[in-house]
Amino acid sequence: MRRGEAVTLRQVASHAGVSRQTVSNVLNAPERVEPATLAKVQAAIEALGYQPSRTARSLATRQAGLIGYGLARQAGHSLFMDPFLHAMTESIEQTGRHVLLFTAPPGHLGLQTYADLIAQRAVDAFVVSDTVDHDPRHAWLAERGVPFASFGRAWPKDGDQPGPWVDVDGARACARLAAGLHAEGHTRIGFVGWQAPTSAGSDRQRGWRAECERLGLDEHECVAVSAEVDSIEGGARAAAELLDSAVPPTAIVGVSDLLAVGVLNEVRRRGLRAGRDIWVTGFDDSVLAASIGLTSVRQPIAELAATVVSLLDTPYEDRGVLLPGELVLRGSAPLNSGTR
Amino acid sequence: MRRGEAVTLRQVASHAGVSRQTVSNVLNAPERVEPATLAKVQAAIEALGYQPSRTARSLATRQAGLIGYGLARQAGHSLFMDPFLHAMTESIEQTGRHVLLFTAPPGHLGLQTYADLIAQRAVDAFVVSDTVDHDPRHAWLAERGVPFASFGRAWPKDGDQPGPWVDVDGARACARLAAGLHAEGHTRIGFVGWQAPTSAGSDRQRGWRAECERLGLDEHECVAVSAEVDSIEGGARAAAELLDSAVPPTAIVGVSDLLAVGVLNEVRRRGLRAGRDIWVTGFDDSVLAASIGLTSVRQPIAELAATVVSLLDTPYEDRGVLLPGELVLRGSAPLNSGTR
DNA sequence: CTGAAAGCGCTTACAG
DNA sequence: CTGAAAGCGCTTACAG
Repeated sequence: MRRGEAVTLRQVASHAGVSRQTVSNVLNAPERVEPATLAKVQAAIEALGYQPSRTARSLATRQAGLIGYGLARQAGHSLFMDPFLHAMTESIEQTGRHVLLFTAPPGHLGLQTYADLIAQRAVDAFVVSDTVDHDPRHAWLAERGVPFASFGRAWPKDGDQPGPWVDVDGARACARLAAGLHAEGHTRIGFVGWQAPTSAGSDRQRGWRAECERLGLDEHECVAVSAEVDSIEGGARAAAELLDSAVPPTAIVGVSDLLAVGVLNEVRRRGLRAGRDIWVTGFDDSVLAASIGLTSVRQPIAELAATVVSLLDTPYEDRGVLLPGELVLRGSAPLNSGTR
Repeated sequence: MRRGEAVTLRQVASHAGVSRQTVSNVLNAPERVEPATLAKVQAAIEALGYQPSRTARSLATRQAGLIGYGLARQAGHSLFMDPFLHAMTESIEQTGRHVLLFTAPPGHLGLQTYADLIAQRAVDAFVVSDTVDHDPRHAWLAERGVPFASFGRAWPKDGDQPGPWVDVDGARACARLAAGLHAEGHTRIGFVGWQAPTSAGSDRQRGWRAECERLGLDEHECVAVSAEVDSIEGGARAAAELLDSAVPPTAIVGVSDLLAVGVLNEVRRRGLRAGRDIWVTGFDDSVLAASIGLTSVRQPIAELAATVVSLLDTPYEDRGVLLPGELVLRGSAPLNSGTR
């Protein structure tokens, strides 16, 4: 099996003393070949270590056996996206296909690359993620009849989400956080968000905002600040801004664990105690949250990945799956475990 | 360009009024086609939005146009591996190819998957990373004549590193850290490592150890502890073990930023000041290090990625490139900037 | 410089 | 149930 010595179907056929079609049949329709022939051919396949050529098969079946996935430019999500990518790759492998990776040029969502990949018939479908508000990719793909499934919604302006998607209900999770904090007596609940217009970020912020309104909290006492940089330091500066205001919050909901760790640092730097003086929550339940005692929201990564992949093979229709996030309570915000 | 309506070379040929070979020539050997014909065909290509089918081309050229990359199971590296994957994907794209992702089953390095991918001729080569001590993949691939390049060395028992590789000189970086700490008066320099036998981890530890010996430091005062878990919490526990010993270190070199952040936490928890009472260093210069003031070692990610990709196209020989890590000094260990 | 031929390694109806 | 034929969409020598 040295390079260039690949075994072909033809060799298997002559080794087994049958025609090439018969070999192809034992591979693709074994039920229609006689047991004796089947065994004979399988023995030959085994003996030669034969595996069909992916490209030859692809050319004949018009299936690339590859799912395109675009890596987002931003480094911010990586704490979460990395495990997701791993889980998604596994799910796709289970369907006998593989992931083809590509990147988007800076500042773009990479529509041109999607177009090229389709024109070259290099992939059968796409998994799109790292969606932004009014993300144009979904409509673009849907219009062209290109199969895809999205992790994350595009929140298109006209209200219709094109194509199948799966998402975590970030709005609901943040609303639960706000409600839980309120139940513990907090009425001044701040929010530290991302500056970038990610759909996950605005979804989460929307949920926090809606719940504060529902609870009748003063909107001047429940303000949101965006971190200019998606880093611990950025979170710290945003927290400082919040804490320096005339009516500083007693609880801060962070849009991500990274930012929340920054909030935690700033809280400590001021001699305040997290979970006592100021309650802090994050999002993603990353390794950061677990190891620093940060209350966070766990996204069901494996289920998310499995769902997005299964959606790929779903008859093409607009279909969405909204999965709940799970509150993981820790010392930074020791909510009542009965929090709805 | 709806699905199924892909433009073929044949259509371009008839549109331009030439034969199919001529179209193929303008694509692959434009210099041997007359300017007028060239322009005519290019106009047709443009008009139809034609791009050659990847699979058809692959079948004819025996080049998949895909580089295989196996995602490591461990979540620990993700802070660093994610940016690397991004950079590598970009470098590969610049050569007109793409990355095919796969995963290794738990507890395995995925040799079977490498074998399958080769047998199916699904990839042209592999980039292997997340190497472990005595990693068997390099020799396995080299024996079969499969092109590959490795980010990280395998440290085979017989001393010969099979195949081309690029690596960061973690040993040297940690030796410089130890030397720099010693120059500042530290004689008790501890080390917090990974439990997993990653080649990067042992390389770094080896460098720290060698330098301590070279400096004539007491080996009972320079001890290494492995964190059972690759998390902040794991780093904190390892630090506690070190600090509770009879001769606690005054400086701790962490094998990664994540672990070092744990060390930092434990130091603070004990009322000690990092960079004053206890000096702490990390590795990777991740977003964590930058935002928490941790002295760390920056790996030249883009160069690493570009090099590993260029090695793929190098004539097959045993060739290694060792890149230096860059010390990034911050408050947790304010070394003299002249540190060699 | 351009075109007819063969071939890459499979699969898919379609006859026997 | 098995085999001959055509075809997937390109590229690569090779004649004209």
